[in-house]
Amino acid sequence: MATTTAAQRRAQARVDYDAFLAVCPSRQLLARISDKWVGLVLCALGGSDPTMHAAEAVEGPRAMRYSELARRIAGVSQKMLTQTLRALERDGLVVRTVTPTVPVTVHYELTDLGRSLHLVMRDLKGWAEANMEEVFANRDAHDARA
Amino acid sequence: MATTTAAQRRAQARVDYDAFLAVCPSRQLLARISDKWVGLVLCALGGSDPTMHAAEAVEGPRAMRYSELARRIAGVSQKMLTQTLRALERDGLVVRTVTPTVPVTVHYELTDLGRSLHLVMRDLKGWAEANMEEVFANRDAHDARA
DNA sequence: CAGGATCCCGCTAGATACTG
DNA sequence: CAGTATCTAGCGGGATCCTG
Repeated sequence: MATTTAAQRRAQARVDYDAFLAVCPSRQLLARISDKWVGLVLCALGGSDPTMHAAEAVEGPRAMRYSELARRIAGVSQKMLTQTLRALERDGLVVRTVTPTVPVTVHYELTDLGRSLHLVMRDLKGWAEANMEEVFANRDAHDARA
Repeated sequence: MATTTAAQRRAQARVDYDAFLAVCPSRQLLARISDKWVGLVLCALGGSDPTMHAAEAVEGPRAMRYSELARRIAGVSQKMLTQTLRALERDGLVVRTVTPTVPVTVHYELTDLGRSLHLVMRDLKGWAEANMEEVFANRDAHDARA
């Protein structure tokens, strides 16, 4: 095949790239944290509604059912929600509790580790809320000059 | 058309979804921060090498040239690097300085706003480094039971 | 040297339908 | 209720070529 060379070069490049990433495990953690939905799930289970960033410290971490989470986050597909929850469970950030009632009941809850991460995320969210206006002002100013 | 109904429902759903996202600007900030390369660029310009998370506090924020950044991050394509830098500049997180020498010289540097974000990111990175082992242990244990 | 333009692949997220 | 399975489109992101 004529494209073999190109394909192989690509594959090799890919391997090198992945290897580079693999040497620094913090990248993987960063990737996990940076996930689009992880932050939202964390906020939901942590008791801070991302859409209501005013009085969020009132309610502490709590267990939530699957459908509760789905409603709270509102915009996530059940596929992504399940996927995110599974990943978080795998990393020991949430616990999944199945209660074998007639229609099965499943609860999700933050672990201690998950709660500690939630605190850090809160700070990040705090920064975002505090500096939102400035960022948007900069953005508008920049776009206006374009 | 027979599919109009379905298509319209989709379009409407899409609008609702976007509207929901739009009402909470913190989501947009979160998205910006969650970007794959933003964190790395921030770390690079902030003086903390993501691959060397041990003694990072020694060097403070500094200006870097485009090619310097490209080498430091090593794995980013110039497209993504440029794209990321432009986005950060737009949001007022970095400043881009062009020095019209014979081969043009361009420096990138954190703004005050960028530095403040960098501090928060550092905490996040700190959490990741501190809890990496526990997360990976959980992950292995979970995979083992599978 | 810094970056714009273009092409194109792969993966991921979302929609839909089915199950225990 | 709480998922699983499958299909597909869209786009993130890389390679390549070109410019000032």
